[in-house]
Amino acid sequence: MSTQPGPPRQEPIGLYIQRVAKELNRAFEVELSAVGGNVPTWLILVSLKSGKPETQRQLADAVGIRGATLTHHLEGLERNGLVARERDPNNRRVQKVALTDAGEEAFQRMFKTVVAFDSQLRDGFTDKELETLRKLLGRLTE
Amino acid sequence: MSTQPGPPRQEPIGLYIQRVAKELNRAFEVELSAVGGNVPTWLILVSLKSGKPETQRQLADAVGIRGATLTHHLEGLERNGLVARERDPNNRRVQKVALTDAGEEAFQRMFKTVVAFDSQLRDGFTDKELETLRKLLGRLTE
DNA sequence: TATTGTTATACTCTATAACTATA
DNA sequence: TATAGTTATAGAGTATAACAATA
Repeated sequence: MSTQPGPPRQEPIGLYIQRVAKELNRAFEVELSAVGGNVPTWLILVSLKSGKPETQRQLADAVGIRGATLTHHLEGLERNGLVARERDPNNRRVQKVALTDAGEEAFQRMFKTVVAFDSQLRDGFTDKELETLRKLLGRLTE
Repeated sequence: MSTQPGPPRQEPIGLYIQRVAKELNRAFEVELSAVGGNVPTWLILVSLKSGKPETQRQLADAVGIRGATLTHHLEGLERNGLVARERDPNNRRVQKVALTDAGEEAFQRMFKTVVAFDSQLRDGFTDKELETLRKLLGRLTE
C-alpha cells in the first residue's frame, strides 16, 4: 500500500462536530458549575419550565435519557430541594414533577449563565450565518 | 412577569449543537460496536496510525483526555491484544505504543465503518455546504 | 396486558492525587 | 527538580433488567 497523492484527507465531518461539541460542552459545564449547576440539571429544569412534559416518561424523552436515568437525576434534584414530586390523583401511576421556589431560583441563575454563554458564542456571527449553521446541522440528523 | 411577544426564543446554538452531536455520536457508537469497536478506541487507534504522537502524553493530548485516562484505555487495548507497549531505550520513562497485527485489523474494520458512516453523512450535501459548515463550526471555538 | 415509575446493579468515560522510575 | 507513566480511587452519566403499582 502506497501513500495517496492529492490533498490530505479531511477529518470526517461527524468527528469534527464531536470535537467542537466536546469543547463547547466542557466550557458550558464550567460556566454552569460556577452557579452550582450541571448539564443534566439544566436540561431537566428547562424542560420543566417549558411546561410541556406532563409525565416523567415525556420528560425523559425531552431530555433524551432513559426513565431510570431520569429517576436517578430527579432523586438528586429532590434531595437538593429543587423539585417536588407528587402523584397525579387522576392517574396515580404518574408523578407530577414541579419546580420548588429554590428550583426556580436555581433555574434563573442557570438561565442567566446560559444566555450569557450563548450570546458570547453568537458574537461575531451574523444572524444569517447562524441560520445557515442551524440549517446545515439540522440536515445532518434528518 | 408577562409572556414576551414576538417570535419564539430559539434554542441556544450551543445546546443545539450538543443535541445534534449527541444524536450523531449515538449512531456512530452503534456502527462502531457492530465491528467490535467504540469511540475512545477509535480515537486512540487513529491517532496511533497517524504516527504523530511519540509518547503517551502526546497521545493523550491528541485524543483530548488525561494521561491516567489514557493508561486506563491502553490497558484494555493491550488486554485485548490490539496494542503493545514497550519502553524506549533512549528514554526509559517513555512507553512506545504500537499497533499489533490484530490492532491493525481492528483499525481497518473500524476505518471502513467510519468512512461509510461519514460518506452517508455527507450524502445530500454539496462540497461547498460542508466547507461552510466546517468554517462556521471552526469559528465557534476560536 | 400495557403503562409509569423505581430499585438494584453495573458499565463507560472521565478525573485527581499520590506514587514510581527515570532524567 | 521535572517528566512520563501508573495505581488507587472516585464521581458523573448512562444503561438494562426485574419489579411494584396502577390502569
